[in-house]
Amino acid sequence: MSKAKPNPNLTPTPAQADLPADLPAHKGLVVVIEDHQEYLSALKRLLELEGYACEAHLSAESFLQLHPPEELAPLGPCCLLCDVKLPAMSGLQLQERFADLKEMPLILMSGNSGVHEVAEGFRAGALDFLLKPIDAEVLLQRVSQALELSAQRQQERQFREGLRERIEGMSARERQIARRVAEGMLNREIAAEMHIALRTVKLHRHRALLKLGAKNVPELVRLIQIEAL
Amino acid sequence: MSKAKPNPNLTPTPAQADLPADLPAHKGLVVVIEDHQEYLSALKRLLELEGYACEAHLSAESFLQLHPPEELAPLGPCCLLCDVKLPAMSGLQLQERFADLKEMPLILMSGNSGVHEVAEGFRAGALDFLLKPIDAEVLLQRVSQALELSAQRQQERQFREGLRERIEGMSARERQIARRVAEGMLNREIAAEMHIALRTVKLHRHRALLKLGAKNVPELVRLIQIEAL
DNA sequence: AATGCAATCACCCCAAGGTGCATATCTGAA
DNA sequence: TTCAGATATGCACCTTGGGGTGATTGCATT
Repeated sequence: MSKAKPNPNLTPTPAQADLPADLPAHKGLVVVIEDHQEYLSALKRLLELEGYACEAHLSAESFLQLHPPEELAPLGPCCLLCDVKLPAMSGLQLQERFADLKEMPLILMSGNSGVHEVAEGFRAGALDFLLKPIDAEVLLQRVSQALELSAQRQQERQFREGLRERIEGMSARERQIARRVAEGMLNREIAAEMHIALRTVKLHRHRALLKLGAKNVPELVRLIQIEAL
Repeated sequence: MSKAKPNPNLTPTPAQADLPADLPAHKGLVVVIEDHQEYLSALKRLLELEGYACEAHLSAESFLQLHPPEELAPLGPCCLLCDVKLPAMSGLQLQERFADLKEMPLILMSGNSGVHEVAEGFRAGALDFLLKPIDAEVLLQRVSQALELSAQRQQERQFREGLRERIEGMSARERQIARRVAEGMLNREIAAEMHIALRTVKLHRHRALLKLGAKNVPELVRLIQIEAL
């Protein structure tokens, strides 16, 4: 499913010697959407000079086409750098599409936005709203920050996904008992509440620990805690 | 230290019959800072009509004078509603003073701000930036949201303070052993690592549970977890 | 029908946790 | 000095957790 070559024509990828060449990006991927061809190119050059992978688009549609629904393979930290004023679909609209996709922070740009647009951008959850002319230092600082956020959220999600998998690998009984154990109930109490023999509780408890990969009860407590959000 | 009458002259307080009159505010306190007397009064009326307590100031200095350093007694949810353009000290500068005071969210207002100011306001951590003319519905919605945030953060902090107190009420040994227990170590292992008899570990462990108010190990794990941020 | 898995339970054993009782040292506060 | 609290330890007893062996039942897939 996932592309072996993530950026076939847009990103030459510096191809540093000490890292495998097919890694998506060394310092992260920046998706830039900007309808001015020249400015777009300039941004791309700047970002690539800094060691970022950069995917350039002239429109939001072009971007959505490459990353269709929300099946963005989480291949390393990435962020959106996007002009607010775009043909057909604005940056704000784009943000709505990815509202749930917190792993791809949005940085908005604009040269002639009104105060309302700026406020709207922030309310919509943009990490920042850069006003043209944009200072290169500031831009890079924000991008770096956005990628850091992205990496952090991806890591978080991946952990949760792994945890979720482990939990779904448990049987219903095991889940019930694991929850009660994490709540501090004694085996005896659990057995009474569930009308089950003590030995059975112990068995499920044991398997729950195994399947969750928890070496002891405190670890199980932490996992269940995290799972419960 | 804390004032028995929180709003002596500024807030008449609706004095509803079903609640003690000396409560700070039923729905929360909104501190408004606005240099236009008329607008300030209008805001105050609006907010009080909605059941909020309202403290009105014509300048940031006036506000800081009433709430000197950061000794804001956390008497219920409160937020700042503040014009960006103020004599002497702007809303943004004010925000810097209270950057650590997350329990008092800031809503900025302005009628003639530029895009840069709006962006700066958001970057500074303002919850929102309302542009005049301000719609009453929108304002009340934001205030409600801000107070909810404030209440949540205060509750969180109070819990942490209580927890901190309990932890500081423990002896050094008790803390060390509680931490190790929460990490999943066995009494025997703890005893070995600390060059202590097993019996001693059990004692400290017991007292730790007592002083933390934890009924069982999972509860202790959660408390230690929270304490560790 | 056969196989596999989840769930259930009994009996037994050992390890670990929880407590009461008794004792002892050390340090800082009254 | 005396007293309180922290720290430390030993002994004994009971509870609880962990795990092995073996067996049964029900459901679903093969």
